[in-house]
Amino acid sequence: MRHRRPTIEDVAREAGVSRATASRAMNNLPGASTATRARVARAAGELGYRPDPAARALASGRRTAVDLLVVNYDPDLVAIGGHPYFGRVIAGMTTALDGTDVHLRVHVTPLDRAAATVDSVARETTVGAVLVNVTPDLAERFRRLCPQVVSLNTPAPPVPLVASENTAGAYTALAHLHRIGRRRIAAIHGPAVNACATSRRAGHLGLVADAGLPDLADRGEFTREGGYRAAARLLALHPDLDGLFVASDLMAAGAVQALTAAGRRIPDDVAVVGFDDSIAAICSNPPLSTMRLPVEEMAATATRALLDGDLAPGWLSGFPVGLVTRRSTDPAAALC
Amino acid sequence: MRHRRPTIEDVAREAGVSRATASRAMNNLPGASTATRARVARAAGELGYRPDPAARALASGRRTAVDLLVVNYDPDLVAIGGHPYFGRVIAGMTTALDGTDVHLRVHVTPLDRAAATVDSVARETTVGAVLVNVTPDLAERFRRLCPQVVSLNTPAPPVPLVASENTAGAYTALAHLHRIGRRRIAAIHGPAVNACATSRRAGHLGLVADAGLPDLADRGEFTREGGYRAAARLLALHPDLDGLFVASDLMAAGAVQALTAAGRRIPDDVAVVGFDDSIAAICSNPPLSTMRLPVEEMAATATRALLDGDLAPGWLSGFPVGLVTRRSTDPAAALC
DNA sequence: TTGAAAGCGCTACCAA
DNA sequence: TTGGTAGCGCTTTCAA
Repeated sequence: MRHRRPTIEDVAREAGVSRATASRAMNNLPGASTATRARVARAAGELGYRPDPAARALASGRRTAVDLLVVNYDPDLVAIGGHPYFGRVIAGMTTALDGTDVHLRVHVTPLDRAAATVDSVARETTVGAVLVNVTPDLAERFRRLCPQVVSLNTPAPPVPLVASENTAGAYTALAHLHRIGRRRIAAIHGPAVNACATSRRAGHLGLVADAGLPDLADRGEFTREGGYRAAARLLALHPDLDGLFVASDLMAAGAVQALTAAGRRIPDDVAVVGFDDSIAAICSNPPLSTMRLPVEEMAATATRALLDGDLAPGWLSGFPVGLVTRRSTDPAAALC
Repeated sequence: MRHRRPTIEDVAREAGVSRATASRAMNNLPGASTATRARVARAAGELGYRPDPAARALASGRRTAVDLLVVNYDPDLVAIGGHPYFGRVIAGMTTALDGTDVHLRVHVTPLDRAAATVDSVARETTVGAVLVNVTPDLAERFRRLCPQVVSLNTPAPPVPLVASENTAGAYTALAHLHRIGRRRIAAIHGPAVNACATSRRAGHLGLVADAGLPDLADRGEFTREGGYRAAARLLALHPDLDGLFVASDLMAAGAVQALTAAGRRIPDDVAVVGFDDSIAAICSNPPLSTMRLPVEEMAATATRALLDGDLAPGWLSGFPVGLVTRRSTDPAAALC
């Protein structure tokens, strides 16, 4: 027969103490003699006692979960699995949660069921939630149900936001290409509907204006294929291209493949700068110079804000992005 | 002043019904008139009522969380963020959880605190846990505390296991190189302590024996740098190398960089096969032929086993890995 | 240092 | 279709 899972009552009985004492002993709170603690610990061990988290949370009033909600736009792409940000967001969040007894819950939802997921997560969250890839309207919907929420890199005023300085970052990337002497610089941007893409595009236009360069640009989804195709098109239109800014490393990896396939040497013929400093940047060949997006730090900041509970509508935290130089713009850069 | 968070009691009062009726109405259980449901819903909306998950779990007895526990070996590497498996594991688990009301909790721990984390997760888990990168002794420790547990790709008998057929996969990869005419084939393996690495090494030795090839091999950590350095060493020792099997895509991307830096054309001079079919494979230049590891399916299977509760000591589920051919072995492969 | 007992907020049973 | 109420397993006063 299957035994009922042991409760603290069982432990207390086995140890010959009261429930209260057993609780104190196991949570090493003051008010239990050393001998008692030992007896309780032994009893718990023998019975294989595991406290019920729900009962504990209910009785203590401690809230113990931060939620991460990610909208997965392209199920075919297994976007989450392939998404270079995703793991970094979790790494940052777990860092911030380290040492607390707060857990991280992860929710992934396809776009067509995002509204329902927003509702259920907002209802069930305790400490609060971090939103990734959630559209502004849904983010606001979440905030109305539960104000303890932060959007990561997707502005959705007045939803609290942690964002990288994409416009400045793109400007820096292009200025780098300009500084190393490139004058026929093109850009590959992300989808027009994406806020990050739009900001990076603005940075590009900024340098185009300041340096008096032609505005050579194409677009792609934030995928390798998108980058490959856009690079191929740009090359066909502007064969004398000598610099390329690509608004994501994944696209940049594709662009590098297209450039190589077209016989261009990198960086000698065309210098390339990506964006994100994701795993795609170091797996590319040559490795990509890129703008480092401090995803872990951003996610940690968002999480800490939730833990501190100091989020108000309009709350904002911006992060600078810095240039990382590798072989795709610097022939002298070390490969290892 | 701050109001106390509204409880179901408040909703019931506001709607002029009993707590029981309010509960039935909001959980759309039978036994509440349409009119009552509407009144309750309105009251809940007005008060901004969000049910307390802990109280609900305690009262209903429903257990609602699956845990994912990952040991992060190299904090400097931000291994989780850069770990190509990690996102895919989560993608697979969320797929399996889709449609249930079970949540996914994620725990990441450095190796030096892994034991403590194992204890706390095992104590708090409800449905069960999936273990990634957890050493056999710790996995077994977990199982003794909580038998509802599956190890992913790390054998730790008698802990239930979901694993890929690494030995067969490596053999297939090497057979592919042999079939396309390569005879000076070398291998780059992972760390000797890693079970996957050991199995893949066995596959390599299998083909070496069957095809009568020399056993050319080196090792590296499962990192880009490890692959780069190992390839450079192999090239120095065996300049006539014409095929290379690399036990992970991340290492393979590094190896490709080293080969290119040494002036070798891929695949013309050296054909390369990686392992995993991770994002590293498609970001490499040229893109890598590789053994597809069905991480999502494996994670989903592990999760379903937990949900079904049919795990017994020694439980095992094996997954075949299949060859994916790309430009690093096939000059005719499409790039886009 | 200990025990008794009052809840935590909710669900689910039973009776009306 | 409703309301009353007994718990779920634990923490945390308050007294002893």
